[in-house]
Amino acid sequence: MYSTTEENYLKTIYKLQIQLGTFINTNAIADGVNTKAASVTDMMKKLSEKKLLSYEKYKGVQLTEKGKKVAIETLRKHRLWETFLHNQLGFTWDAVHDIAEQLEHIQSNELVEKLDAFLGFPTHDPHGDPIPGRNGVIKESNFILLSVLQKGEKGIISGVVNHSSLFLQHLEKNKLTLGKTIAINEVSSFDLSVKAILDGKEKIQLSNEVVKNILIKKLI
Amino acid sequence: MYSTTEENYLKTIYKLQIQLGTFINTNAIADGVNTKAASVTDMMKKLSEKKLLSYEKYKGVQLTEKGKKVAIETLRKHRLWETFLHNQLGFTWDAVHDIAEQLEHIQSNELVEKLDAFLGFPTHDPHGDPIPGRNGVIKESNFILLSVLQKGEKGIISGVVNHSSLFLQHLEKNKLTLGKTIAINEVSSFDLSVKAILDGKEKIQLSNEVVKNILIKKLI
DNA sequence: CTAAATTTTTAGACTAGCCTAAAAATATTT
DNA sequence: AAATATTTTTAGGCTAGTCTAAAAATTTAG
Repeated sequence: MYSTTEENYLKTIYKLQIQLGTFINTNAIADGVNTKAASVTDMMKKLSEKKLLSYEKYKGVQLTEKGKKVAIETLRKHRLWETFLHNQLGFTWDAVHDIAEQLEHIQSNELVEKLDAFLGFPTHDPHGDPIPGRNGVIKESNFILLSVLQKGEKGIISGVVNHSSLFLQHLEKNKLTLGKTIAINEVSSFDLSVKAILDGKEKIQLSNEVVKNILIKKLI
Repeated sequence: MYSTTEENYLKTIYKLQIQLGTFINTNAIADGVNTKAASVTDMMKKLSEKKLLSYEKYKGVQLTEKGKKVAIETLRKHRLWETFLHNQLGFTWDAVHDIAEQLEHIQSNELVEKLDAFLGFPTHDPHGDPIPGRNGVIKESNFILLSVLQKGEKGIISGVVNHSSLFLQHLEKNKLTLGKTIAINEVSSFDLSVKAILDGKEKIQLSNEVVKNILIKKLI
């Protein structure tokens, strides 16, 4: 139906729209799809003609319902494939993204639905990001930043803010993986670093840079 | 490394080389990749420059070792994905081909190896075709045509000659799937149709058109 | 509120892959 | 062996997607 390139533009614009609000400017898109502003302008005209977004010269773009639907479907496929790669094939947290980036463009509705069922209808991918349902609904999670936890509180690692390989590899190396429990022992008032207990046993120390990029489900 | 299009050309030429022998002519390739002869000539020049095949004007082409390697790798990926789609996701025999045609071009060696392990290192795909090993070796199977079986002999369904959806759907509908046992009761000397017993219980009747397109492993 | 800086768009050109129509080479008939 | 038919190649052109450089619009600064 839509080319790999078109899907990538739509997905990128969708993500920017969530991050930044309404109108998305050319440079931000160029950055997101790794191309030049001139190429973006060309593509905006094309996608606009296809009614996937509304585009006004020099004003920026906004996805139409139709465009949003395609974007969310692509995001759904991406996150289902990430889940497959991590949960079934045993890829590490940081390795799944690049491969899912390719797999998300495979065309077959039947494949998506069968994959979803095979994985047990997961609600979140290996980075804790919510997986849109077949209907396109995204159940936003109530995860909070680990950095807002106070001394004595605890939570379950449920996602990340920073998705870079570097950060994900750091977490993996320190066994800070999805589902682990973290209990805060002490927050340094000097550098905001945190002393904590991982899974009830191991003493760990986390920099503020780390704790402000981990999402947790708070335990009461 | 190589584009989807290049991989498709190489895979097609490889298959033709097995079927027809050495030099493959332009029209046969055009037919295989669903394009026109003029486009094939263009691509042959390109692949020849990349040392993936040797091409002599008006004489036809032949894969180099390098080209053969790429072709076999693509075939390996195709058949592994077909196995995944059938065995894990429950796609029917005839539905797997088109999707595998897309999946075979996903680039990631790690993915291929992990998929192979996940599937338990299968030796044959859902159509009974052998899956090339990581080393590129294809273990040719000793399957024989069901049509050569005599009255009183039996075998296990292990593959097909005709890969068309129409034929595969016909088999599926008649429960003639991989692994089933067929015992020959009688071969008509009029139309070469066959009366047989399926899996030791069900009486079936098969036309010659069907039996000469089914591969079996003969039981003694 | 004008001048400078930035962003965006236009213009023109490139590559991969494909096409049609015509020309050239090869194969087949008579 | 000449005539005809078939196959293959060349020539020129198309689309999707990209790029650079220059022009136009918008935003920011003084």
